[in-house]
Amino acid sequence: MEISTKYDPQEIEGKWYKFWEERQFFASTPDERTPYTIVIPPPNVTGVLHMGHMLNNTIQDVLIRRARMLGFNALWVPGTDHASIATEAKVVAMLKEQGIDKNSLTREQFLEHAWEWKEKHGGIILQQLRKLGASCDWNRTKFTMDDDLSESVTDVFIDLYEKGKIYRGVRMVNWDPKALTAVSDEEVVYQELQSKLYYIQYKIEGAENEYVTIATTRPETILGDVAVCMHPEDERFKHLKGKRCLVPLINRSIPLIFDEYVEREFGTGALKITPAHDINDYHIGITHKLPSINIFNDNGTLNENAEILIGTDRFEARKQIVPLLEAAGNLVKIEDYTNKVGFSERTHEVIEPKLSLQWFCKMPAMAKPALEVVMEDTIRFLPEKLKNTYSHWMENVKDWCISRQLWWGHRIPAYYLPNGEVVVAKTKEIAYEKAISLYGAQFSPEDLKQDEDVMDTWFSSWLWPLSLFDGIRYPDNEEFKYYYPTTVLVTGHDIIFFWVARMIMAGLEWPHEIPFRDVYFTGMVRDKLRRKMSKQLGNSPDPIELMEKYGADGVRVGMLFCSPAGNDLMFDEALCEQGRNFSNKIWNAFRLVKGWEIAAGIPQPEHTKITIEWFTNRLNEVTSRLNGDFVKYRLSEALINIYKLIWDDFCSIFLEIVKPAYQHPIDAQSLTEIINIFDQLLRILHPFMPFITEELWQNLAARGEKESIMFAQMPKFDQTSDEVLLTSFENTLKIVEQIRRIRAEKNIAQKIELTLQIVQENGRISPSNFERVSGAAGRGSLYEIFLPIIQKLCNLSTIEYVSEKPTGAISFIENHTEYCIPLTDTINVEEELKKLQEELKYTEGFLQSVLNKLSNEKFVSGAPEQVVAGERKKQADAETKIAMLREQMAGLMG
RNA sequence: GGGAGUUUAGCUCAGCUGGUUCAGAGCAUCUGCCUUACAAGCAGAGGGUCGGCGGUUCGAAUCCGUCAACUCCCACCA
Repeated sequence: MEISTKYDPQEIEGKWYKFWEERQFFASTPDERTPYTIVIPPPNVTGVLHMGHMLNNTIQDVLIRRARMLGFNALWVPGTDHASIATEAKVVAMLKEQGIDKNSLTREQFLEHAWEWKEKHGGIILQQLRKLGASCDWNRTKFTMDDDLSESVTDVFIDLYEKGKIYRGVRMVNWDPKALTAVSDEEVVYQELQSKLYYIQYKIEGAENEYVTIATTRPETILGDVAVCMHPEDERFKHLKGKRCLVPLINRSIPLIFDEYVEREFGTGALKITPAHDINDYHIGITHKLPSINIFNDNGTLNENAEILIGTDRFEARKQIVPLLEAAGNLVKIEDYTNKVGFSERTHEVIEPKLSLQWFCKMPAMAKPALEVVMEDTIRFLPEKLKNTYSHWMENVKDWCISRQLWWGHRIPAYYLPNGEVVVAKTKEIAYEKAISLYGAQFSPEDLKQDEDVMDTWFSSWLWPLSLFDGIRYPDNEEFKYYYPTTVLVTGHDIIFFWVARMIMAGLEWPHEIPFRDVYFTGMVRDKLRRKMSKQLGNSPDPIELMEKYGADGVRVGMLFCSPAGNDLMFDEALCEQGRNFSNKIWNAFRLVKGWEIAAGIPQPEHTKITIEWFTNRLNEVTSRLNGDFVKYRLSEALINIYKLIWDDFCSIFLEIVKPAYQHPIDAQSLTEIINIFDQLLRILHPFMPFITEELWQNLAARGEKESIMFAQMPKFDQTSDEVLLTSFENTLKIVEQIRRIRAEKNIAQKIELTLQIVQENGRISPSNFERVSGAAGRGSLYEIFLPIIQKLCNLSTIEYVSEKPTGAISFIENHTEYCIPLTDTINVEEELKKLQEELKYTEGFLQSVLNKLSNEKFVSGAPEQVVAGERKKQADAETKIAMLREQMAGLMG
């Protein structure tokens, strides 16, 4: 043989991917078959592949490849997301490196740079997906800012505006002072921080030495205070009703107010009110008709309203104001305190609550039907527990802030008129016409100013399954009607609100149809120590390097070995190694089979025939179980089952039995059948390990130029398995194990041939477990067929029947039959007796527990007949075994 | 503060409608093997009161209650 004993994936993987892609094997067009559609969760256009993508896309590829082989018209649509904030931040950083300040550019100039960047770096991730083996229809690659998709976004905005579901208003929003934009509630992540609680006293106006003390974590915001608030029933403060106090350092007079919102137990029981910089204060401010003083600029520095420390950054101001307060005699004390602070998901900047004019999308009405389809399982969530999370969010959903103060994204199609009115329209021309019809021809087109803001990235992502097939602009188009609703969405559970919930709403809002039937949520990829994979920790392996080291097949297997649906997975590189080893195992099985020479005229041995029959049944059994695993998306289980079938059943048992003796030929029929089985195994494995299976499948038989395992039919599993054959075979293997155990215990080398003796007395031969219900081989003869298998697997010279157990032999009982191995060395009688004694003790104990059960009247009358019968059989078996053990012991003592 | 989930072998996890797949798998560990496809391998072995306690039942890893530990999501008491 010239084929290497090691499988080298590098060249082979590249070769086959090229083969598939060049021949357009991933492409799909509507036809008469049932579609199976997946749309990729579009990665950020400037992103690079990380472990999360690996997991996610491996799963999608497994599903889509399997569907293709099951005869569906399988389509997996790839694409990328423009990722407004992330990309804009990257472009700004890139420009900064070149010495260009974003503020020195016009919007158009900036966008030119951004597009240039996108063209250069965008799509790297799509190339990386190819390395993984992703069978996406690349002809259909979409980008959320493609013209057609952008138009869909605009259309949807206008539609919602006209339906009154989008409005513009001043609200308290989450402001990112670094990105200089508002972000949605979902884009804020809270983190616990060790901070300080500052106790500060405010002088009561018109009183000598009388103060009210408040506690705050943000002393710099006192400059924006408009009131101090206490609980109306708090005895400590009742005397202060109607009075006013002075804001420290700037001595602004503010009222003392009373509201039940205040927790009396917390801090001092007095709360400072800063409506411009705290959401709760904002609401109290509205209730009590208080003014709002905004002391921050957009970038987080203090403005003139603060009166002091103008131009200082908010965190610097916090440091500086403490000594000032102390000097002024307002600082009472400082305590350590743990609180949660909101950070921007993208820039990791501390979020500043800020009042601002933004566009919002009304959510509660849209959420209602979207909740129903999930709760009623019209859309199936896996794992199901996420339905709870989903319903909780949907029932408490708030309006969605959709405007972003950025340039990279879909610009809001709103135009402002000089008279302060706004028109929403697709183009400036249409907007102008609308303006004229509404307000008369009092302006020129130039007077219309388009809104400077763009939309939240998710406002385009939520249309992804619709806009990909152009279902927004042309809902009657053939493709949309064929592929939508998609079959399954595979995504991380972290974007259930950002994306999944909103896609469901969008589907129900426009085509009035769910966007997908199943949602498979993956967990987060963590390291062995359960830590999230992150750049900072440096605990995330580079997927490309992994694939170079273990092969894409190996890494795919490694990912899936540890991915229980919906649970986080602890990634361990050792699993990729296991995957690689598996590749090698299959490779070597192939080398073995490929090396056999056929000799004409030799008949197929009986034991080979029965072994092939057995394996065919095993294959059938496993294939049928696989189907169940896939229905439940238990990919990890499915893979492990295939792994065991190939490694244990096929390699360790099947091939070992059927392989001809060294340098001996094989009969033609057996080889054909073995190759056929190999072929079937490659098929069920292909979705998981596409490359090696294609390589071997192509080499297993002559294939045409256009043939690929990608389109080979999955083995069918409709026929029922021959249970008797399966158990008979299992019983045979138990005898094999016993002999091997004796060999290991006695340290007998594998090359030394042994003799097996079967004690034939009282009709104990050909036990009932070897019976067959049907088939040519009848009672007894089947048992005979199995003997050569035992002989081969155990390296036995002969198998013979004896009427009674000879002395000087090790024996064991299997299925009511006693087997002996005569040994040349004298056996240690004491040791054997001890072992038998232990087994006897165990069996007697077991028998006792069975008898206890059977003597329980309630059990016998209460339990189903089958269970009772089972117990009776256990009793009989145990009794027989005890009798035999006693005989053995008597023989030994002899 | 509200909610959800998890707890089974050293590790990661299966275990579906209570009972012959009931105590499992893979990895790791230990022992012996360079046996003729594969040492990235082969053969064999050890290892668990199924988190604690209580209940239902003839029978509980499985159902119920309770306690404990851990994880996640939502809310944000300054």
